Amino acid sequence: MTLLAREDTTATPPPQSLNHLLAVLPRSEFLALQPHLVTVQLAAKQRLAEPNQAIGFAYFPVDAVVSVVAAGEDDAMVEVASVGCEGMAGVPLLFGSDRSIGRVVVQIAGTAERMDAAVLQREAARRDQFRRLLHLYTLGFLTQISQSTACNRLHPAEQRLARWLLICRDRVGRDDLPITHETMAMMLGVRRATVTEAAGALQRAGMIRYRRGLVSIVDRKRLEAASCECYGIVRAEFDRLLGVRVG
Amino acid sequence: MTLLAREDTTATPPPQSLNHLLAVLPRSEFLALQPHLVTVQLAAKQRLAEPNQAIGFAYFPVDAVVSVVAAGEDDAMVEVASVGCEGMAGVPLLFGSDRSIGRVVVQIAGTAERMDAAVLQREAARRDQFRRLLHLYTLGFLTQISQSTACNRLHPAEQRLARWLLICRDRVGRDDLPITHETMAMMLGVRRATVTEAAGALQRAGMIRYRRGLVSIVDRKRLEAASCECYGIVRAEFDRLLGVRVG
DNA sequence: GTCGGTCCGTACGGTACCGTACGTAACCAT
DNA sequence: ATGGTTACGTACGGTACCGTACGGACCGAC
Repeated sequence: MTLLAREDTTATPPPQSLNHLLAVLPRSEFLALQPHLVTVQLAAKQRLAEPNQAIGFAYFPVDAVVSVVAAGEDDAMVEVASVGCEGMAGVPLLFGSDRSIGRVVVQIAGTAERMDAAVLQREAARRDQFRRLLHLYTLGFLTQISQSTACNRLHPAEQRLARWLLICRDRVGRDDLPITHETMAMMLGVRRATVTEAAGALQRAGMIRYRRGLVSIVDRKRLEAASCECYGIVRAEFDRLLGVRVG
Repeated sequence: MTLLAREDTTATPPPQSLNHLLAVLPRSEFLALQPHLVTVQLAAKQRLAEPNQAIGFAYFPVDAVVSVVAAGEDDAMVEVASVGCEGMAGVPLLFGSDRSIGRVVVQIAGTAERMDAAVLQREAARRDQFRRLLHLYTLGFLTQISQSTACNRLHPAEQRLARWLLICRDRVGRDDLPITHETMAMMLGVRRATVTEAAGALQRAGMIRYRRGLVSIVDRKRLEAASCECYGIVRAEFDRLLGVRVG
């Protein structure tokens, strides 16, 4: 059972877009939105939005992964949520704001569908299924952030690293993640050296392998067991809300 | 400047409700909603919702404070967000879900306006200003959770305690908070003993005073300086969104 | 090939916590 | 008054990190 009723049985996922939110839209609404979508290539470390600054576009990642991060006073950053093919970057647009809450950074380069911010607001207001879908995604987004709040307080770095890798893997749909220890450290809010130690432990245990900027998941099941329960909780909630099984 | 346009200049805050969301509603919409509001007394430690369980009611606190907490596997709980007179408990109702994300617990006993979950959904759907207001609140709620995610990772217990006390004070509008170290420890996700030490330091510095279940803020300005910047960031965002100056 | 830059391994002292535990003081019901 | 209960103070060893730092390995540019 999922909250997403598919009254429109002609909702064949259009092959040209693999973002799940767009894919499960009724075909009629997708076709109406299509002219406003631009396929763009996102480069790693590219910034899509800054805190308190205007949001120019909403992004529906296809095989890219972007992170919403909260920036501390200095260069400290912590990931608040990550967005991949299951969602959209630009949630505040849905609620009458045109300003980003956090910084939005591309973690894994790839493609995304881009929509102008004002157009998104207009289309979300006028198209019921589109709005309903984005609202369901908002719930998942909330769940994700809430869980991260607790996770950051309660769970050790190694478990959180395992969780982060699994989430990332689900988003890109591949076992190879082009990502450095440095980047993971920022996302987890720990030292780079702490990531090296945690990743080393996971590698010695045979769950992952890595070399210079590339992490590969080799034993997904055991990595899942090594992660905290936060991973499963958020995944189950997304599944309940959108009926999307990623990965 | 605030995002909340008050086109209806007859929006006199009705004296019978001091919840800010209800207070800034246009008078016509407030009067329409009033029959569906029940003033209830909330007792400390009372649970208003459980994770993944149906939400029976939305609550608009007046002088009560409730917390949304994420419950870990055992009895570990961490506060994700707190809700007082500036907001509403039951945000998921706005997005097509009838299930709570976290556990919702009353921290400071007091009164609240209660509205049936299904009625809230119906009224939010049909009344533009009400829905718009709740959406703006959702943005503040998101900001709050995001900041907590970073805060939990980056800031030491003493700063977080100062922040928590300030938030709580703003919500209840009094300097005396009936709260125990034990409770604060759960909210902050630390040991009770850690709170005792942090609170002791704040007391020795003359910012707060406390005795057996009652914390009093005696020097708000300096307590603010002792807290992390998260306090100011969230407060400023609420101010921008809703133009509400609490406390 | 080699050079500069990026990335990872490791180390060392420091610290902010943790789990646990026990004592004392305040309050509550009887 | 008295006993039970709840709340706060404090202590002690342990640990998971921190900041910093340095060296080596890899890699692309030239």
